[in-house]
Amino acid sequence: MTIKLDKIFDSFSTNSIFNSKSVLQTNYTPETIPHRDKQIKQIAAILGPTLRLEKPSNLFIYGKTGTGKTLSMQYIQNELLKRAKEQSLPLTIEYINCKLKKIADTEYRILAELLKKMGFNVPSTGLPTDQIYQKFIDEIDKKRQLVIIVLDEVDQIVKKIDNNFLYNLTRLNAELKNAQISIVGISNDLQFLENIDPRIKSSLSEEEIVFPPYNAIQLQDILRERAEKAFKKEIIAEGVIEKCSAYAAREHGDARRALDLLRIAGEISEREGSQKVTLEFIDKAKEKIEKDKILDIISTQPKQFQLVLLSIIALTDKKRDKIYTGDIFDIYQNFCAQTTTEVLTQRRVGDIIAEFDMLGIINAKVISQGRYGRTREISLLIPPPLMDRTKEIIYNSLGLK
DNA sequence: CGAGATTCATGTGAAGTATACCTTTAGGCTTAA
DNA sequence: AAGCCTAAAGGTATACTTCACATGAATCTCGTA
Repeated sequence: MTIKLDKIFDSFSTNSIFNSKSVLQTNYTPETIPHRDKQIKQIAAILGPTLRLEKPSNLFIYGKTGTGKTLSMQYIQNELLKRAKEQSLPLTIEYINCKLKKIADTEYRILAELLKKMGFNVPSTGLPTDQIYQKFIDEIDKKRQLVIIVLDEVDQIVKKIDNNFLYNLTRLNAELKNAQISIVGISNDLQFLENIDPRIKSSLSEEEIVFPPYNAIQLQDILRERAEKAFKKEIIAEGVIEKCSAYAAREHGDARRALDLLRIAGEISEREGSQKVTLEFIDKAKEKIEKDKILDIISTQPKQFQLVLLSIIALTDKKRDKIYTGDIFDIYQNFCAQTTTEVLTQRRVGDIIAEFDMLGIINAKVISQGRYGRTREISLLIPPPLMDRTKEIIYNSLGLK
C-alpha cells in the first residue's frame, strides 16, 4: 500500500509530465491564434473605424463551437482597447455571454449587467424594463463615446427573450445624441440568422464573418503549440497529436474537444505513472470523455426520465431481443409503484423515449409490424462496462434497493 | 390468387391544463426631512 | 414624501394530459379466374 501511495504522490510532485496544465484548459487565452488570421483581419477591418471614432458596422460572427470565435473576438477587443487607451479615445467594449443563466437570461438582466460593467449601479430587480432602457441610454449618452457590445451566443437571447430585444438594441442609436453603439453578435447556430426577423437580420448583420471548422492539419498546429507549453519535453509520443486532431476533426473540427482530449490523455498517463503520453492514452481519454458524458447525462436526468431508462435497462437485462414502447410502459408502471411516483401517460413516456434517442443513450427506430401495430424498437446504447455504474446512479437517485 | 379493406399498437400533432418561477404592481410600513 | 419591503397579481416557460387522427404492413375478405 505504501509503495503505491508513494508512486501516486511522486507523480504529483516531482515527476509530473505537465509543465503547466492550464494551457490546455478551456479558459486559457493563448498569445497567438493560428489559422484565424483571415478572420481576425476581417474583424479588425470592420471594427477599425472605431479608432477614428466612427461608428463601425454591426457585425455578426458565426461558426460552430470550438472554432475560435470568442477567442478571436476577445483578442481584437484587447487590441482595440489597448490602442484606444494609447490615444485616449472614449471607446468602451463590453462582452456579455448570453448563455450564462443567472447573468443574462432576460432583457433586464443583460442591460443591468452592461450598466454594472460600465461602473453604474443598478438595482438587481425592481425597475420596470423601459426605465432601465432609459437609464442605459442616459448613462451612455452622457459623453461622446463609442460603445461596442459583444453578445456571445446571441441565439440564446432570441430563444429565451423577445425577438424585439435585438431590434431595440439596434435602434438605440436613434435615441443617442452623443454616443454611438455597435453590436457584435456571436452565434454557433448557423441557422440562427435565417430564423430571425428580417428587420433585425438586416440591421444586425451589416457585416458577416464565418468561422469555418478547423481541419485536422490546422488542429495539429494548434495542439502542437499548446502541447509545447503544457507538457515537459519529450513527453508526447509520435503520432499522438495527429491522432488527437483526427478524432476532433471528425467531430466538426472542434478545437476545444481536441484540447480536452489531449489534456485528459495527459492526466491519465500521469495517473498511471507513465512518463510518456502514448497513443493508447488517447483512446483511453476518448473513452473517458464519452463515459463521463453518458454518466453525466444520466445522473442529471429528472426522476421520470430515470424511471423510464431504468425500465429499458431492466428489459435489456431480461434478454428480450426486441423491446417495444408498450413493454417499457408496463415495467415503468411497476417502478413507479415501487418508488411511489405518479405514473405518466404512455403518450408522455413515448416522448421521453424519443428524447433519450436524441441524447444518444438509446437507439429507437419506428417500425411497423403490420397486423401487430406500430411501435418503436429500442436498444440500449450504454456500453456494458458502464452498466453497473449507471444502475448505481439511478438506484441512488431514486432511493431504490 | 390478388386487390383492396381491415386491424393493431402506437406514432404524432394540436390544444388544453397545472405548476413553478418570474416580474410587476400595489399597498403598507419605515425613515428622513 | 421618498424609500423599501412584502404579498398579491399577472406573465411565461415547462411538463404533462387529453383528444384526435395518422401510419403502414401483416392479415383478412371476397370477387374473379
